[in-house]
Amino acid sequence: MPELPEVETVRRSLETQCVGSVVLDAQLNCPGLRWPFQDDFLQRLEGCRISKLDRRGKYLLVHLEGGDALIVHLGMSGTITIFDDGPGQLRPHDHVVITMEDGRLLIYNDPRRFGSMEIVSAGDLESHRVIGRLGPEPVAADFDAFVLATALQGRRCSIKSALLNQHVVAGVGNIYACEALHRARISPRVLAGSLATSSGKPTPRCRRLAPAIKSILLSAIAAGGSTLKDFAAPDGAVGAYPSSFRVYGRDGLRCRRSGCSGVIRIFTQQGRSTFACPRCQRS
DNA sequence: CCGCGGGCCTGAGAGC
DNA sequence: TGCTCTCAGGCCCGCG
Repeated sequence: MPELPEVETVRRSLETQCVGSVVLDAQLNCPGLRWPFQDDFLQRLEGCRISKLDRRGKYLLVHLEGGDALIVHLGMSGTITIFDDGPGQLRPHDHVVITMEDGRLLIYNDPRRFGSMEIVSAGDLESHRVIGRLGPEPVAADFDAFVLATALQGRRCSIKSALLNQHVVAGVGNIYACEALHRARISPRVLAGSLATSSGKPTPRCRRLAPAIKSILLSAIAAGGSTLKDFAAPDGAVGAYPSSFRVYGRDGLRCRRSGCSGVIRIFTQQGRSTFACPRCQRS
């Protein structure tokens, strides 16, 4: 579910509501998410004050005073919700329940359990087996056609697959890959390496794609992300970005590019649905 | 190293 | 109504 804009929406909400708060205790209601919880997970969490909220790609980084960081991934169906008062009745799949010193509850719910939580030393984040290998951050100020070209160089998969590869660009998922390729007028099927460089410079397509990725993601963040079914910010707000979709979920509908009379088509690439306009995304 | 296909889970919706 | 089937925003793993 959550791609970069949704995780950033969660990060901003938690930053406002939780920085400075202290974890009183935590409760685990299943053996693990994608992997079993660490043996010392609760001990390292309880009693810690939350000092900072960062994000890297689709990973939320919750910094704790004392030097640890909690790495959270929401998988396909994970949500974090803050409840102001009382325990009440837990819902199905409320796998991690954190009680703050002020009485608020921070609950991680994840029906499919594709998410993950891990506590590491903050100093080890850069060398972390996953975090340390992520590609460039597409909403960073220095992300441009040169950075993208370097990441795509030599890739022999389709550009759609390359964008979904977190080692190439961090944070792009199926929705925003489709949307960015449409905005840049690039066919999802073209060879990724073919739009890297030409005589040492980023190709014209690469020079369209890099800003397209960035502006799509920034617009989606500004809209609070995309709620398809179950995504919501910790305060319950849903994401408004789906009303801006130009291709995702629009199979059989008219292309929304002005002047284009194409019809959006759906097809499968590496087991994932791709939506594209065959008329304005021809090469 | 790279790319691909299967698997991991539950729930919603379509079709019968 | 209820059953079965397919599909979903992601990523890890083993294989070639």
